[in-house]
Amino acid sequence: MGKVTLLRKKPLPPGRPKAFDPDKALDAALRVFWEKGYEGASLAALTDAMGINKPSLYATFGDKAELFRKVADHYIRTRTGFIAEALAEPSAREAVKRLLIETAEALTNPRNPRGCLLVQGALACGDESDCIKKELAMRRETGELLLGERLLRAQREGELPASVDAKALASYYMTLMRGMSVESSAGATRRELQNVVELAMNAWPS
Amino acid sequence: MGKVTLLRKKPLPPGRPKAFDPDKALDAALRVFWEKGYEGASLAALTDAMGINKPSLYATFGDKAELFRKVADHYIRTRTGFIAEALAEPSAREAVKRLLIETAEALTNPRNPRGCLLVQGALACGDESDCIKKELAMRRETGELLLGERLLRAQREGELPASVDAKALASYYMTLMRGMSVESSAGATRRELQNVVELAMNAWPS
DNA sequence: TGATTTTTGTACCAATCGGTACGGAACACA
DNA sequence: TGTGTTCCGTACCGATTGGTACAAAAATCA
Repeated sequence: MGKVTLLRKKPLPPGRPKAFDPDKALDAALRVFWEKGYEGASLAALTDAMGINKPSLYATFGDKAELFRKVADHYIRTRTGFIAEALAEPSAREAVKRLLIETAEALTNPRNPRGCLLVQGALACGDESDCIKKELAMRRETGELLLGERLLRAQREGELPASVDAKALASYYMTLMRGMSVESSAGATRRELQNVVELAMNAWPS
Repeated sequence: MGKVTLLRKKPLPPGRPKAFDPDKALDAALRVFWEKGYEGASLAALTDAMGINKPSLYATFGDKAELFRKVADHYIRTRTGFIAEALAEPSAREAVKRLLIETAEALTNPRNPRGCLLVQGALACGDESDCIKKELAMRRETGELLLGERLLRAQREGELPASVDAKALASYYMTLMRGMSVESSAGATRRELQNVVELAMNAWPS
């Protein structure tokens, strides 16, 4: 009879165990980058919020740029789920309206920093942060592609006239969402953003 | 007969004359802040672009924050004149359309950095730059007030129905302009911004 | 218990940050 | 030719930046 190796969920590697939860630390780092942007977030502020010291940070997450990338992944994974949910609405018009409304809610969620990490994380920065800036632009574009696909589908299904430019319509709503992010970062209230959403929906092709 | 003192345009103060043109230097500083934002612009990059050294900078413009304020004034004075011009159109609808179109042009002017200084100058930053962030938000708001006044006038003149919320409409278009600024900063073409403008005008109250 | 492996805290690194002291250079005026 | 005044260039300041070396600590395994 061979020895039976129990499958343990966590094989518990040898060596001293971590004294912190990497996921909690990542979320703490997210808040700092969210509030201060990539350049404005110093390692001191990060380690302070994460409750760890620099060697632990580097061993677990890599350097500042790698940490930011992991934070951006974490942000998309945990804070932007409402986008795909909204786009799953049966009607494209309702999908877009719900997308905008929930964006207004997310941008003014009192439990989170103001604005959108993907917009204000690195909009203008020094040369050495240029790669982060480009990365955020690419990540923002995937959202626009998602919306564009949804509108093309609406066109195939006949909800949207074939005469409208679906890509341009997606670009329009995404541009508005980024403007809402700027407003929110400057302190706009949920009510103000909701008013903007209502007016923006008037541009929906009839 | 008393001695006649000639009124000279420039009294030529005593002491060694400046070896640079403060206005040219201010414009060079503007480009740096415009591209890199307030925090991303180091004094080294600024003095390098301005062609002067730090003591001259401090003697002429004050510290970094004061320099940025003077740069913001310079920006508004020399780069945002089209706003008041557009709003002077006799028809409010034409005024807004022209405002958006010329914004798209200004944001993609190849002779200037991308985006809007008032948006990307300090959208998210470290604590010590928070006052700059608030200042930019206030400066942006004056533009919104200008547009709001123009729309209220249109309401008084009967061009805009009394039922619409003029402030909210101004907020909507300003939000869109800020979104356009973000897009432009990420490399959007003039054509793409023009498409957005066209769709945005569909939201004009009928 | 001892050997191995990994994490932790401290203390440090060179580079850069924003900002300034100071001596000499360049002008107007006498 | 002074003399007063302003500006320029260098060289420097303390603080902070992102990033690391190193040894003690804490766990597993034998």
